Formats: sequence, C-alpha cells, structure tokens
Amino acid sequence: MDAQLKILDIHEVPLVCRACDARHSGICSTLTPLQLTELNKHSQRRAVEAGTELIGQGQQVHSYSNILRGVIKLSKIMADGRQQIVGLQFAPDFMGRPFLGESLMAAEAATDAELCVLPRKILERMISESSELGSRLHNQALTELDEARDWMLTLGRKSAREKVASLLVLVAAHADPDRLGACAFELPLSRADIADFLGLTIETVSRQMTKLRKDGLIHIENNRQVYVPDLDKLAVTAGGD
Amino acid sequence: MDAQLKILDIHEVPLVCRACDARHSGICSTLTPLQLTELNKHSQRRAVEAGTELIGQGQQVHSYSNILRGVIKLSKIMADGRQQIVGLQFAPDFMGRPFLGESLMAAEAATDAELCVLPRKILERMISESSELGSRLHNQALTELDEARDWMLTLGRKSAREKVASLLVLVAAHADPDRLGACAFELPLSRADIADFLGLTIETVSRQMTKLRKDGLIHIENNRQVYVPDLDKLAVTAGGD
DNA sequence: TCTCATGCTTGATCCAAGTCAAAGTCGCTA
DNA sequence: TAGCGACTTTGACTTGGATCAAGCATGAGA
Repeated sequence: MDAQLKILDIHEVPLVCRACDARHSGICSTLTPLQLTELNKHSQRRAVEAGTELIGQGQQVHSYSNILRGVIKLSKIMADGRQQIVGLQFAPDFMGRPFLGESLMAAEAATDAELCVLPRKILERMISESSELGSRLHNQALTELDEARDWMLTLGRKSAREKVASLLVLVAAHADPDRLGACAFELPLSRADIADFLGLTIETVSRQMTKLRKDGLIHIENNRQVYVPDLDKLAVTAGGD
Repeated sequence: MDAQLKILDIHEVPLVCRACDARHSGICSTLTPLQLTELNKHSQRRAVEAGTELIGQGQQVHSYSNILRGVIKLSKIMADGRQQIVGLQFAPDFMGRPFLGESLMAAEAATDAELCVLPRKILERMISESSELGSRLHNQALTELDEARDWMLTLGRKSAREKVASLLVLVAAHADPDRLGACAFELPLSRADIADFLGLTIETVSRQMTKLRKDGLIHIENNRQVYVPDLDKLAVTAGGD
C-alpha cells in the first residue's frame, strides 16, 4: 500500500475527504494530502434514519464521525430509565470523545442524518501526527464545554417557560446563525426529546409551547415547523443574557 | 535575557515550576527545561482567602492558573441575580479557558487557596510550541466536559435528595479518591454554594442534609465536617450508576 | 373507509420544592 | 459575657411542574 501511495502525484491526491466532499468544514481541512489519502481508504459515508442508535452508553468506541447532515442527540440514562439529553450535535460537528475506549453516553440520530465515519485507530494516530488536527479538536471540546455549562444554567435555574424558549433560541441559532429579527426553522426534536433535553415532562413542554404561541412569540405548524417573528423577544423570555 | 538563559547549565535549570514546586502535578511536567525557565520569570504564587473573586463573568482574561491548594468554584449569573455553579476545580487542576479573551463565567475561591499564576500570552505561546502541553490541556478539557455532562443529568433528572447525595459523593471522590467504604472529609462549600451547584434553595439543601443524617447515611459536625460510614450506600441514594 | 398506532394537547389533581418567617448556633469583638 | 452578624435549621404555607387520565390529530395499513 505504501507503494501505491508513493506513485500518486501530489496533485492527483483528492484534497478533501472523499466521503465527506468539498463543502464539508469538519476536521478534514487540517489534514495533509497524504493523511487524506490514508483516511480515504478507511472512511465511509453512512446515511441513517431518525431514531437510529449510533452507539449505546457503556459500549466500546470503534469510530468517530463527521456529521454531514442532520442532528445527533447525546443522552445519558439512569438505571431506572430517567433520561437526560446532554448535548445536540449539528452538522458539520465532529462527533466522538477522543482517547476513551468506552462511551459515557448514547448517541442517536434525532433526524435523518448522514455521517462520514472514521475508524478510531486511524484518527487517533492522525491526531498524534498532526498538531493542527489536535488543536482543532481541542477547540471543539472547549466549545462543547462552554455549551454544556450554559445549559447547566438553563437546567438548574430557569423556569419551564424559559427553558422552552431557550431551546427554541438554540435551534434557531443553528438553523440560521446570523438572523436577528424573524426566522423560521424545523424543530429537529420531538416533544419527548425536548422534555429530555430540558429536564421536564412532555406535558409541561406542550403547555409552555401553547403559552408561547398564545403570547404571539412563536407560530407552529404540523408540530415541527416553527416561525419566530422576533427572535430578540424570544431570547429575552429565555432569560436575557 | 537570552544571554542569561544560555549560560545556565542544563542541570542547574530548575526542573519544576519554581512557583508550583515539585509535588505539583499540573501542566509543568510537560514543559522542557527552557520553557520552565521562561515560565519561571513570569509565573507567581498567589494565596487567596475564601470568597476572593479571581475573575468576573465577562471580564478580560489575563492569566491562567494551576491550583495548588483549595477549591475554586466557577459560576454563571443571570441578569436578575439567579446563580448556577457550573464547575468545581480542585488541586492540582489547571484553571482557565484557553483561546478566549473574555471569561464566560466568574471564578471564586470557595476555600482558602493557593495558585500558580501564569500570564496568558506566555502560556498560549507555550501551547503552540509544545504539542504535549496542548494534548494535556485537551485531555483536561475532555474530562471537564465529561464532568459537566454528568452534572447535567444530576441537574435535570434527580430529586433534591439524590442531588445532595451526589454532591457529597463528588466531594468525597476528590478528598479520598480510592476509598470505597467509610470516609471523612471537610465540605469546601457553604450551604448557599451547595444550593447554587445543585439548582436548589438553601432551605431544601438543609432539609435534605438533615434527612440523610437521620437516615444514618452521613454524620456532620460543625456544618462542614462530614463522615460517611458507607460511601457505596450513599452513591446508591445519589442515583446508582 | 375504518381502525389502529403514534405523537401531541388539554384538564384535574397532587406533591416536591420554593417562599416567607422565626429561631437556633457559632465565633468575634467590645 | 453580652451583643452582634453570618450561617444554618426548622416550621407553616404556597406553587410550579409532575402525574394521571382523557381527548385530538395525522398517517399507515387492512
């Protein structure tokens, strides 16, 4: 295989991960052409439908993924079945917890999704070879930590109404990052998922959604299509800040 | 100064951060002698008493620290004053959020503490020069992320009793990492801090502590001295797992 | 077209934790 | 050694969100 690598002219080496394609802004852009070629031999695109469990809590980790499309939910389950979603990952996030053999939580596709799957061993070798890749993943970990701590404030100190508004603001931010006035998007989560993310019950989520609707802060169609006439106002009811 | 560096024999260069000292297991052990010498010119030991604010939410970050002794609490405050502690840092943790000019939360000494303070610019240069240092901080970030997500489960899905038990187990783990049966420790937090960490009120924390006491799961003296006769049993009432 | 499953909403009731208020406890200083 | 202030506990009452129990859409399959 080494021989095969060497005879490739550098300009013929694909400059982006074959499975991910050029638009993808994940980790691939930090790799050298040689590393990409190596990765191309092992990475593969995978399409999954909503509800597919990608890995279970406590299972062995064999791969990492770039998320190309869709939303993945990360959740923890207690012995008696209580569940908490501890993170949402949107394209083009990198998904996975480097340097740990066993997953501390479950990952499940919240929507239909597409992934670029990278074998664990290969990626970990690349991290040790490319400090730019390492620092990129370091930065993603720090961003996720910031987000987790923001959410701790939401879970610990906000009312149900503020929690639901916070979730809508979060999703809106990912759907349309720089929109400040009105915006429209599709909710990637069911009411049950929202409840698990906010530490509430389905019924409470539903009631708060209706209240926000009656207060004119949001419009909803077909349970999932959300229109927010004034994102600032919604952000204020989410707890200001 | 370069001249001064060069005339030092390598064996005379202190192999540990002067301010931190040899026992310290923080970031210093990943640096080369030259880097340590450079760091020694700028790092300084700082003793602070309980209650000292080290940095406020939204303030500019000028330094990072190794925690040599004591406990630091990281907290977020909402506009109306509601507060949530989003992390506790124990010695010998590294404290600080690399690559971000502005602090997203406040840091305050929960107990009397000692720090080894490192200027931001110097440390960030060293991170870019030493991939081992970078990967060490990467790992710390990942560990903090794991802890934050664990705590999200506690905040979102546990009862007040389970929350208080969880906190006691957490502190016990840091006080005496491998003790499984009985253990004793001093609480580094006031009731108000505990409430802010657990998303509860002072009164509820107090009531749950008395209940745990009456149930024989813990003994408390002088509000802060805790004795746990059976850590496993406490861990079970903290929510198993 | 009916039925059944799934997911969402709405209503009635209950309870865990919050709020308000008072009374300990301890250390510090005068 | 009395008095003050900070912290903690305890009690009485209130309330926000959970629980239990119907209803209401929508869509798939028979």
